[in-house]
Amino acid sequence: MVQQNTGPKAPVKTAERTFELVEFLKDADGATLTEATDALDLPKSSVHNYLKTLEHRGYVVETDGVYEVGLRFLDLGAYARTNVPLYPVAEPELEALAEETGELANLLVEQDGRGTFIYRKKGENAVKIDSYNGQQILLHTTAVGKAILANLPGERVEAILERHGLPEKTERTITDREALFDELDEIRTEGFSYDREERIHGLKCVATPVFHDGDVAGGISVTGPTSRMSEERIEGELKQQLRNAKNIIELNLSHS
Amino acid sequence: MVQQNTGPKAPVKTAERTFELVEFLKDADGATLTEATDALDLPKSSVHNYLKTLEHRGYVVETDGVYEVGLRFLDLGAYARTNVPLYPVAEPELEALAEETGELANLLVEQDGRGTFIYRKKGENAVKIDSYNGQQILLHTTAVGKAILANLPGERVEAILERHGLPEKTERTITDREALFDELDEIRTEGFSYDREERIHGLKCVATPVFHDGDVAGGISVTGPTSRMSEERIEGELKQQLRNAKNIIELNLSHS
DNA sequence: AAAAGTGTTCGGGAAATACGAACCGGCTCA
DNA sequence: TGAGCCGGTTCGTATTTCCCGAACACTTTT
Repeated sequence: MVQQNTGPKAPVKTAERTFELVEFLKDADGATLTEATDALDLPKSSVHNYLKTLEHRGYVVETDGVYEVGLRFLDLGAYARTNVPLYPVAEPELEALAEETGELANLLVEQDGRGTFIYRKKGENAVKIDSYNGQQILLHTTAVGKAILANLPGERVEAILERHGLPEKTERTITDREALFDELDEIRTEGFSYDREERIHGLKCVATPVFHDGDVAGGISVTGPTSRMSEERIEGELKQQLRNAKNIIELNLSHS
Repeated sequence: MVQQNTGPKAPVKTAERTFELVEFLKDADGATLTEATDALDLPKSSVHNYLKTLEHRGYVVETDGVYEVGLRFLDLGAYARTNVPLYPVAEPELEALAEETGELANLLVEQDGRGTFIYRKKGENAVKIDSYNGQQILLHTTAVGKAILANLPGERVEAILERHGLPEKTERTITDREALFDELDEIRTEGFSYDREERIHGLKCVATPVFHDGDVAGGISVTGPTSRMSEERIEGELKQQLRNAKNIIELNLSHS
């Protein structure tokens, strides 16, 4: 069951290539024209035209022959985030959560089957992983992602699996459909989900979903190094702190 | 002297149309297929293909026939921001500045002649304008923008004016080339710049540039309602607070 | 039940892109 | 100093890809 990825009937190829190029620039952390030419399967001159077009609009910047993702995307991205009603309500609570726990606190929402961390706040002792706001992940690889999946209608979950599959990030990632559904059942009854080094080695998370009008609006979680994330601490303070934050967010969400 | 806008020799039109569509969705705050069709000058079926292609990749989301800018842009945008060395250094100082002043504190960088607010923090009494992170503006319309312009090499300023012109935002916006250059001279000697309702009615700003290795890396500013932004307050506390923040940022920047 | 408004599908013609070759400019190294 | 190299830019042509209108399917309105 690899990703089926049917896609649109008549995709606009040039648009796809455009985004492939930008995504490549991101993954490569900047690249020269020739590097980009090697990566995409296009002649130099074509890639050149793309890059110049994007640069002209501010979606790409060039410094000394190296092309980078431009800040114009931040305009669109931050705008997209303001459209998520959960964001303004949850932000202060996430800050508090990061402060209380000293760890990394996360807010994830689902869109199109992908998970996006729309806000992450590092506490004092937070792990120093590459955890920028806006990062996208696959739902089945994280605690928050599973918290959301567990509370989505069955057919949505099916569609998401169909679309994205269950790729493996570490050897602990859930890659089996049945295993996933079993765990989602548990999560639904317990109200909390866990990530035990399923996405990144050495990292554990606890998460809980956030509801609005009976639907999952997103999820919040706390991430820390395995060494500090003992069963006692999770069961004790962390779950309680998450519950608090969740309650406040849900309350404020229903009043907005 | 309206914008010349020469642009690339061989622009990729499909890529341009793609971004025009996304930018339209942003400006319109979401739109239906037919609305988008009316706005762009394309047949329904073409717009449909674009939208479906973008949706498939997470750059656009559709709910009940309304298309919106997708969160996937946040991934790219926030990533682009992490590439700006000024950002992590300045963020805590901006927070402090917002706290101290109670107003809106801003961090702007220039890229490709455009200004991007890569971080904005609202203080307790901050004006409630639409001031999201990532917002893009034209440099000549803001205090921070002028602070940056004043310290850019002459030919860069020329190129920027050539490219973007001096469009008017309020009746106080500087639209005259000579007037702008005169003001930039003053700013350069004084070390501070001002915006007296030149971009938005009722709003005043004070700003100062931030240097790194002798070049402008960006600028910081404080924005408030005209009523609270008296000459005394600006000359007194605000300039001092800005000077402090600027010094700390420049110090940390040189050590990184 | 008909009509109006949406979104979706289809196929042919035209235009935009892919493509390779040739050109240009800066660097390195002999 | 000059030849060669490496990267970026320009150009013209072949053809892929997109534009486009019309026809279809679906929902909602009256």
